[in-house]
Amino acid sequence: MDLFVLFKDHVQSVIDDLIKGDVLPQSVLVDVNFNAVNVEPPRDAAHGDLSTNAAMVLAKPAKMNPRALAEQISLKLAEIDIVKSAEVAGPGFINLRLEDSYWPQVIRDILADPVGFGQSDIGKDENGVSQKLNIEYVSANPTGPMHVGHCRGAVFGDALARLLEFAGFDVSREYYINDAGAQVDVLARSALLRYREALGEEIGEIPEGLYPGDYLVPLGETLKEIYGDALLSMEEDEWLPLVKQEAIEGMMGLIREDLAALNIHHDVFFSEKTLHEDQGAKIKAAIEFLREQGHIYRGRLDPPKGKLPEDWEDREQTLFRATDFGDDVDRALEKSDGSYTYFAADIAYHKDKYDRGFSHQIDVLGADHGGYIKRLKAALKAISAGDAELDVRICQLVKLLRDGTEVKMSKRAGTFVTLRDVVNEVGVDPVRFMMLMRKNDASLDFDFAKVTEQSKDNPVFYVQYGHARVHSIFRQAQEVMPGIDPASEKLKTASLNNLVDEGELGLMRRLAQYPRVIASAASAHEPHRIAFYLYELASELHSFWARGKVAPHLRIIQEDDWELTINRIALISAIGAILKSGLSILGVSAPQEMR
RNA sequence: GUCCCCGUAGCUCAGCUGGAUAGAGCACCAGAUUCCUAAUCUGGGGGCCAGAGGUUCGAAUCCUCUCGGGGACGCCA
Repeated sequence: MDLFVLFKDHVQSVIDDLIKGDVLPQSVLVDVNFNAVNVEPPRDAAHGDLSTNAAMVLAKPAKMNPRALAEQISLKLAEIDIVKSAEVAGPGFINLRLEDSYWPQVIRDILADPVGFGQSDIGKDENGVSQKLNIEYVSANPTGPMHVGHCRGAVFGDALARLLEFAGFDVSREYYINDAGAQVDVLARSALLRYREALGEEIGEIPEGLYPGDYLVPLGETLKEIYGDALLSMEEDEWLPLVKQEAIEGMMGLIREDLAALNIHHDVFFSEKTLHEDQGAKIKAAIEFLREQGHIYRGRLDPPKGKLPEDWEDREQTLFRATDFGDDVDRALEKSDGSYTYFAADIAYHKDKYDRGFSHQIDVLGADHGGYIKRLKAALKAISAGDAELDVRICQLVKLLRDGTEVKMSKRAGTFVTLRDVVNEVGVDPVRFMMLMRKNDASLDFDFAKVTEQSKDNPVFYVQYGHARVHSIFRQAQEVMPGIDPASEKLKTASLNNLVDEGELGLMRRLAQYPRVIASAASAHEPHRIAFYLYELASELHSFWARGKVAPHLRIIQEDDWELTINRIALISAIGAILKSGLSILGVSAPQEMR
C-alpha cells in the first residue's frame, strides 16, 4: 500500500465534498488538471509527514485565496483517523502529521509480503492485467567479445527490465543481432584467416580492415573441425555464408557468456538477417504498409551540412516521410545498390515487435546513436498509427580511470578493455551498482580503485553492509536471547509498541516511501533512483545502529526487554527485506555476512 | 550550419516530472567504540544552481537566446 497514493485519494474525495458543498465551484472539475495535485513527503521533515499542494493548484481556477482554501481542505483532512494534525503553511501547503501509532503498519505490511511490498500496478491496465512491454538492450555487433562500453547499456537495460517487471509490466527482454551488414562479412573474412592458420598456414600480420583479435583463433579451429580443408577450394561467395554463419554463432556465444557473467539474460535474440530473407520480404512488407498510408515517396535529399561525403551523389530515391512525425529530415530506405538501409530494416523490426503485441517499447542505445532517436520514434508512430509508444534511452560514455588517470582505449593498439576483464577484476555487484549510481544520460567515471575499495566510500558495500548488518543482528540476538527467531511467523504478530525514537520513526517513514520510489522510477524509466533510495535507507540504518553505541537503550537487542527486542527485530527485518528487494531490482546480491 | 545530451559546493554527483531555507559522498577540520561487525557514526565550514531574459502564486526544474563541454548529422551498423 502506497501511503502517498492513499492520501491523494483522500485529498480527491475532500475536493469532491467541497464541490458538493458548493465551497468550490463545479467549474474546477473541467478547469483543473488534477494530475498537478500531489501528495509527497516534504523536503524538510520538520514540516510533517505528508504535504499536499492541492489548495494552490485549485485556488486560481476556483477564484479563491489559496490559504483560505487550504484551511477548508485541512479541516476535512484532519478528520481522518490516522491524521494527528493538519496545518496550513507557506503560500498554501497543507502539512499533515500522522499518529505515531500509524507508522508500525508499514512494518506489518512489509513482513506480510516482503517480496511483494512496493510492487506497483502502473504496468497494469484497468482490468489489472499486466501490459506487454518490450525492452531492447545491448544489441552489440556480433563481431567480438563485449567491451566496457557495452557494459553500461547492458546493466541499465537489465535493471530497467527488472524494475518494470516489479512495477507490473509483462516484460520481454530482447537483443537485436546485427548479423546482416558488411561488418559480419568482415568478421567472416577474418575468421577464414584464422581457419587457414588452424590448418597450419603462416598468416603473418592481420591485414588492415580485418579483425585482429585472438578471440577468433578458437573459431578457426572450429571451422577446421567442421569443414576440414574443404573451404580452401571454394570461391568466396561459396564459403562466405558458411563461415559467416559459424562466426556469428561463435561470437554470439561469447557475448552470451559475457552477459551471463553480468547476470543478464535475454528472452529473445532477434536476427536482423531474417528481415532480409526472401529478397527482404519483411522489410518490403513494412515499406508497403507505410506506402499505403501515404508515408513513402520518391524524392531527393539535400546533402548533409558540415561535412560533405566524398562520394555524394544527388539522386532520386525512396524516402520515408519522417518529417510528418517529428523528425528533421525524411529518411532514405534504399542504398544506391538497391539494398535496404539499416533504418529500413529497423522499421521492419519495430513493426515486427508491434505486431507481436508490444505497444510499449523501449530501446536502450549508446551515446553515438543520439541522432537516431527521432527517426525511430517517427517510424513507430507511423507504423502503429500513433498507437504504440517508444522510449529511447541513451547511455552516455563511461570513462575508465585507473589511479586517477584515464584509460584510453584503442582497438588498433590492442588496449581495449573487455567487459570480462572488468567483471573479473572488480566483481559483478560493484560493476552493476556503479553503473546504476548515475543517471543514464550523464557520462560516468569508473575508477577501478574506488570501485574495488571495500569501505563506506564505496556505495555498493555501504548498502550491502546494511543488509549484512541486519542479519548480523539476527545472529547476535539468537545467541544472547535464545528463543528469539527472526525467521519466525511470530514476528509478524509483534506488538510493535514503543518504537517511538526519532530514529525508529524516521526509518519507518523511509520504508513507507519505497512504493512511491518504485512507481516514480518505473514511470520515469530511471532505475538509478532505486540506488539512491537504498543508499539513504542504509545510511539511516547505520546511523540508528551507531546511536546504540552511545545510548545503550537504543540498541536493537535489549536482553531485559523481550517485547522491545522483538519489535526492533521486526523493524530491522523489514529494512532488510526492502534492501534486498531494491538490490534485487538492481541485480545486486544482498549478502547476509561480510567479513 | 542543424539536432540531441550535459553545465548544481574544491572534486564526483542527487534533486522525487513546477514547491517551502538547494542536498549527499569525497576532500578538509573537530569528535565518538569496555557490550548488536569502526566495511560504522556525530558535528563544522563551504553555493551568483554557467549567464541573460521570459512564463506564474512559486523556477535548479518549463520556454527563448548566449557561453562552455560531449555526441550525431544521405547509402556505416
